[in-house]
Amino acid sequence: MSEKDDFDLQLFLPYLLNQAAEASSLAFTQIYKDRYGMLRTEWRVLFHLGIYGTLTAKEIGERARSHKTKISRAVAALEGRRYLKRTRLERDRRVEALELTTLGHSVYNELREEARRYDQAMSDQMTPEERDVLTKLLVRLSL
Amino acid sequence: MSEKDDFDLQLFLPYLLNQAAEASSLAFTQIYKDRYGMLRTEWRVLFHLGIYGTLTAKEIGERARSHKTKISRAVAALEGRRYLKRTRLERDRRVEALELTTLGHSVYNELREEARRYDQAMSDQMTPEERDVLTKLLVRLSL
DNA sequence: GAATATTAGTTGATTTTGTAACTAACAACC
DNA sequence: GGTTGTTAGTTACAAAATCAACTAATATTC
Repeated sequence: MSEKDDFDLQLFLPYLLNQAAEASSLAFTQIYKDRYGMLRTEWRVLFHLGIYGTLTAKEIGERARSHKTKISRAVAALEGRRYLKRTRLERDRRVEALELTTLGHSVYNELREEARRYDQAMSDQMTPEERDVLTKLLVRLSL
Repeated sequence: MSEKDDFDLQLFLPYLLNQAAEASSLAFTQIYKDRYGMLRTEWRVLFHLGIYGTLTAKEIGERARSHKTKISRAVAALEGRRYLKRTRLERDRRVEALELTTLGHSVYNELREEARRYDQAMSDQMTPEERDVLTKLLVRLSL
């Protein structure tokens, strides 16, 4: 390489964001994976239902920006573990209402506390102002 | 759900980072995928070699924090397209030096300019100060 | 210097994801 | 009220990522 190349890959935002996302998810992944044998989309579905109560697969997919096949499989897996139950809607029998079982709710509660601790530990690495800027920009970039 | 749940998934950093990373990579992915038929690890390897000149598969894996099988397959694919060439090292014949061909370099140059434009467009969505804070924090979180 | 351990890189089997085609239910149109 | 179009969700197949086992070369140890 005779020509000097001043492009800094480490600072290229899509790359940097991916690296940060991957690194920052690592330890949390271990928790839901090792402790509950869940996949990424599965804990996301679990959290959506834990937080919002009852949702349809489509609604979860829209909120989480995930494809319906991913959601479908995650729902099937969570149902198999008895973490959620489905109820077909009378007014439109294509749709099913999803909600957590008691078991699913207790798993969610545990994971949510882990998530709270985890997020707190990350926030402790920065000032409150920095955390605000970070959140604001990430939300903006997510749109 | 009788109990109110105040956990905000959208603000949970690992989740938010993933959403931002995914959204911000989307359009760039289209470029290297549709225009050059490359995969994520492939453009990363291409960029590493374009920037640093000559590297071994192991070195790329360390810098990009990717597993050696991913790198191995990406290198094979890039070699197949004549974007890079390998040279076994005399001093240690397990290792091979990787470097871009002329063709690989011209593809890299094009993609690098796309990346520059892309990053600029993202930076235009924030103030220079915000961009600095964002970069600093993402680098910190990547460790 | 022969036996054992490490290391760089590849290959194959399994798991997970992505894409596209499908079914079933509903809606709109004529 | 039958044809056409749309929507929610599933299934089947292809592409890709992960993990374990492997080969070949070098290092280490006795």
